[in-house]
Amino acid sequence: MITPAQRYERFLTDLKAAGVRLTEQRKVIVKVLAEAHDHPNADELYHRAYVLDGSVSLSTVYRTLRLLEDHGAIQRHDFDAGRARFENADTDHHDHLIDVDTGQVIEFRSERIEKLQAEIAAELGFDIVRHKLELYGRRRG
Amino acid sequence: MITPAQRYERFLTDLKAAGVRLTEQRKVIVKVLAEAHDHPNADELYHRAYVLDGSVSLSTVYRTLRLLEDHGAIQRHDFDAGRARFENADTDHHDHLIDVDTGQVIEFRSERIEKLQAEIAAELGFDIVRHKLELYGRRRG
DNA sequence: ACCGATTTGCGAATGATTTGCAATTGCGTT
DNA sequence: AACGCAATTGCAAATCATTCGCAAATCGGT
Ligand SMILES: [Mn+2]
Ligand SMILES: [Mn+2]
Ligand SMILES: [Zn+2]
Ligand SMILES: [Zn+2]
Repeated sequence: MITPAQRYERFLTDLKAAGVRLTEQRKVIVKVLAEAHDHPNADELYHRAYVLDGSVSLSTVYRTLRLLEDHGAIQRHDFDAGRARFENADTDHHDHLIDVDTGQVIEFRSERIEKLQAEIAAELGFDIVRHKLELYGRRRG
Repeated sequence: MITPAQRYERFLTDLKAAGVRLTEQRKVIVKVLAEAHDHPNADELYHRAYVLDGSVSLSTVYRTLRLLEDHGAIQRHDFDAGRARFENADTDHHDHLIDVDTGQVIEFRSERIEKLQAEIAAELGFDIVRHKLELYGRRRG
């Protein structure tokens, strides 16, 4: 079980190893990402970071998100078109179930589905590079 | 095997039945959608419609797309973030495999994957309202 | 502490989509 | 077939998320 603090340290270590300059703003944004348990968008990340350090701007949040994505440190999602959502990429691959009533995002992983996807692609003569599986559902009740 | 002409007629019939005013522009846009074999975006639809009738504007294309989507006549996809793509909704449900090198969109359907998704949602206490499955792959060779 | 390359905040630019408004048009009614 | 008015249109301006230009600030190796 990795803690947010450990995740934060790993973020910084990896970035430093990659020769990325560790500015105050980047450290704050990375900390916010390391502590996020949800799938925040750029604006939400900006607000959380701004509380910790008023010198963070929305532009830098966007630039840092792009940087981290390019380094494979975070992953970008487009659940609802219009606003991208982010999460750190150090966890195992998983897909998402979105509660259409509350917007809550639930993570899951199915080996069978992962395998089936590869089989389908193979039948069509393709190798999967990446995939997107999102279930939009309503709580039973 | 439904023909584009038949699809076009059905579009018009359904819209008329729903009390939608059949303007020249809407008829042209609907015709273009009925004849599309790919997954065009708003701008592509606009150009194809404009050739048939120079009185069609991009605004009306957008307004008509929204109208048709609200009526369940077409479906919107967000393969690449930024530009929505559309296809008529009278065909059976299917998912998409996108060739990352060419952008080509290949349709497929897997009963097993459809069923697995429902099972996973059920395990989590949900009923699926809709889902999005996109495979991004590279041709084997 | 120094210094140059990198990064930042700001505001302006972007690109897709939406919207306000005056002019046009579909279509039910004479 | 002409009438009348609410719905629809084209155009330009507005939106919204994201990117970009640039001068000022800062990181990090020396
Ligand atoms: Mn997740
Ligand atoms: Mn399709
Ligand atoms: Zn998956
Ligand atoms: Zn499906």
